[in-house]
Amino acid sequence: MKVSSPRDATPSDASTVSERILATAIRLFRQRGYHGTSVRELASAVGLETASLYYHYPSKQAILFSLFQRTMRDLVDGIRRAIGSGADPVLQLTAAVRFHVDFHVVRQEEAFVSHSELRALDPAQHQRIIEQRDRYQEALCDVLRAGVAQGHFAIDDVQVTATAILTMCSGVSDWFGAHGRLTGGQIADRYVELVLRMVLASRFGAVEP
Amino acid sequence: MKVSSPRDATPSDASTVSERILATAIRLFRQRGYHGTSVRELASAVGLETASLYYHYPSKQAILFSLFQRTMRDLVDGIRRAIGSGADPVLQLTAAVRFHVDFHVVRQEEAFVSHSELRALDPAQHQRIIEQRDRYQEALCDVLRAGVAQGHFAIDDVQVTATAILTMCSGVSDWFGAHGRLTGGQIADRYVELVLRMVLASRFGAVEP
DNA sequence: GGTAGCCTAGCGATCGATCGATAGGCTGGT
DNA sequence: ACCAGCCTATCGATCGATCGCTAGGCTACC
Repeated sequence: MKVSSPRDATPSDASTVSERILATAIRLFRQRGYHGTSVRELASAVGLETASLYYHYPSKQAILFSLFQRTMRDLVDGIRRAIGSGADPVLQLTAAVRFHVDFHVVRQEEAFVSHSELRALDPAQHQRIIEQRDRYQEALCDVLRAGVAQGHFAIDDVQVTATAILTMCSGVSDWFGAHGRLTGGQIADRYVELVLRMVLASRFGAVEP
Repeated sequence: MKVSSPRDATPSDASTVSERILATAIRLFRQRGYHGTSVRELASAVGLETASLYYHYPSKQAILFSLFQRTMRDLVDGIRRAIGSGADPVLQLTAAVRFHVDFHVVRQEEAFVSHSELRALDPAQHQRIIEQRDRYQEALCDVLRAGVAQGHFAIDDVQVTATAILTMCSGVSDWFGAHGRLTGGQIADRYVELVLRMVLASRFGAVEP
């Protein structure tokens, strides 16, 4: 037997070959895009021959979808946990924005790919990912609506505001690290501030995190 | 002699073949991406044979760059005109945001492509486009700084705020038309409101456009 | 001795790009 | 009035390279 506990179902420990393929695919798809990356490039970057990729994944498309699924699962799980941790809509929104920004900093490359390569997914798989994304956004809408109902937020259009917030925060994965001036935590602080200004009915009490 | 006035230098009137190629490229690049679109598909969609494309453009890459140049030129021109039309930073920011959102609604497809296919540009051309994009953002930063100096705006970090604003508004080209609930003008109104809330030192006087 | 994991070799299809040819139009010389 | 000469805009055919993918064999470990 090995060093640690068994852990039957999914290993998920660290660098299995499948995971190294996925991690490398994220890096290459980020740089060159899905259609701009060949399976030869991917295999070579992993340290395998082309044919060996097909032992681990049935197709190039399956690699892309696998990448999307993992990212979307962690996003949906994360925002639900963030929202669940808050006692009122203001704290829930704060936690949600902080999670969202943090995710797009820490897992920058896969977050970027999961946005930019949506159209490269097969229609059926595209549909499944869109549904998860909609659930994600709906979770944020719920918080905004609750905040409006309790008088904390003043929002003209919850849908548009939620879209605007998520778009703004997701954009962090486009540029973070380009200037390197701020840490992920500092970025998150500033974005929380901006979002609260957008929605709070009263400004007071919003400035300090 | 012909019907109308001469107009020597550039025709620029309407659908020359080059312009039809560009317009079709925008549509296809938007749908499938640059690397996901073959020159055969593009030529076929225009109504030409593959070889005929190469009479009008020296390469597939040149079509992409041509598309970027036109979009970025109109963006930079537009925001400068918008800012020039405002008497104070609040009006300047309002005009700039309205222009930016309107552009990403009216010229949705090329705005989308000009963001998503940046990495498909050759390094030298990529550099030129990035410089224009930086000038664009810098124009917005100037307005924000002026507004802070005159006491209209309260902004922690002008760079981050400018990036957040532009990212948020550019996102309109991702989703506008998907639900069809609102017109472009209504979207612009709501985004102006959100942006002003983000930056105004005092909320009063910001609600009405 | 079975099988997990990787390899070599190569498949048919498609890629971006180029070739020579051609139809039609305009211009200037005779 | 005619035509030589050139230009514009397109075509069918094809180039070498690369694409995603697979068949089948080798090796090392259970």
